[in-house]
Amino acid sequence: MSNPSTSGRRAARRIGVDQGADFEQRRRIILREAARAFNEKGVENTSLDDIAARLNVTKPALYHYVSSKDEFVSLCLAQAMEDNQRLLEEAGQRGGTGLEQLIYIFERWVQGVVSDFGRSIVLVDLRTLSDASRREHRKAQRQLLRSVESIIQRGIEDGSVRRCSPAVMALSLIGLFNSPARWYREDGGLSIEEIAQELMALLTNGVAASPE
Amino acid sequence: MSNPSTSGRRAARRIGVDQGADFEQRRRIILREAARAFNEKGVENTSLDDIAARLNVTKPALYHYVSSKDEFVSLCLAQAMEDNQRLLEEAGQRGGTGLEQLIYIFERWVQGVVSDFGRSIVLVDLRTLSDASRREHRKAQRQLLRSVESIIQRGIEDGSVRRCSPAVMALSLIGLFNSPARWYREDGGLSIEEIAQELMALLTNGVAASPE
DNA sequence: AGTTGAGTTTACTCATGAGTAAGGTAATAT
DNA sequence: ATATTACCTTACTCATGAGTAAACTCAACT
Repeated sequence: MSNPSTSGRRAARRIGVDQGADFEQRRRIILREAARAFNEKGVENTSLDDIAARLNVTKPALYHYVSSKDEFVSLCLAQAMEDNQRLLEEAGQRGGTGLEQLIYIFERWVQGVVSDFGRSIVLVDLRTLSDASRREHRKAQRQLLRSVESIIQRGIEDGSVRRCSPAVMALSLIGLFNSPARWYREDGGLSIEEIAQELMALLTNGVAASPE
Repeated sequence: MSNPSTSGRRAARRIGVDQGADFEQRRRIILREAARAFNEKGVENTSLDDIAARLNVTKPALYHYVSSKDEFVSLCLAQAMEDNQRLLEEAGQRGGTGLEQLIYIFERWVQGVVSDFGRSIVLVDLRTLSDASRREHRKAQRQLLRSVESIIQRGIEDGSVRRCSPAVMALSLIGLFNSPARWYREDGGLSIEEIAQELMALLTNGVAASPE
């Protein structure tokens, strides 16, 4: 009967207080919830009031952690871009043929792209960003694209990848491996592993049956 | 000096009046311009005032042709979905192996997806639609998906397509062939034909160099 | 010349949502 | 116990954009 959350006195509503999280951890909790909201309803259809409600606080509380809606969005994107850049670096350090590196990258890409932050790269409309944030994000995106292109180029040179336009192929592969972000559901009938496997097969061999 | 558009009297500003277009044609002009605006800036960042300004009229004029912003969006999407459905029907009637039908469809898909209405299917966020419109569009989308799945299934059965999950592969191929809508630019260095060719090669054979 | 009506304009209403001001609350340090 | 401070709330401001009301224009028919 003296449970603080059910007593007459209003319960304290502090973000992450039950987890004993410090400022940075609480900020992280907030960003992750924002990313989820953006992914579900789109940035423009998600008000800061919505995000606050999901965290069981009110809007002004959020401004202790993030200075604007634009920052919410760009922090989510930045988080995911960092993960992808790290992945690209790892692949570069491992060595192997171009094709092996592509396989290494895109196997993991599928995992990332269905995570909260990863999804936001695909689902968040960049046109909702401020000019400054958009420029910054596009720059990071272009870097990533160049890395994939150069891996394809290396693959062509070492004979593991067939002749193609690295520019078109890089864009296409990213489009292909981003697509699960749009349709994968945890409660659906398909596992991520299964999806990844199908995509990897498409990447290497296409859909045509191999000639006998 | 007596040019009506430069005289002191305000020039008549009627949509498509110079083309002598009738009501349906004018409606079409308006929808196409709306689609372009949506594709450039996103639905939520495009006000009806923006669309009106592009057509050199004022917002209320638009309401003679379309009853709400939601209708603007769903008419654009419906137009593109009809085109795609027609394409799928054509493919079905042509016969041939499953793989041949996939090739027929996706070669043309690339063309469609970089057109004004085609792009909108990819670039317009469905979450901005009203519940009713979204339901309707999702239904059409699901039908399309089922058609692609069944063609893949047929391809597996006739031996032209290798074993795979038709459900995953259909979603993936649509994601792959939709991707040019996001990055193709008329003024860029890449022609649509070149892009289509690369994508078709990826579709059939993947990126791995064929074994000697 | 006058009437009609489709098509358009100006001038609004109204809802929503980002961001702020100022005051309240509770954990920690003193 | 009291003071401090970080955190949070209530109660706003203000801009934007969808949609409407009512008046205006002009081509076509009479």
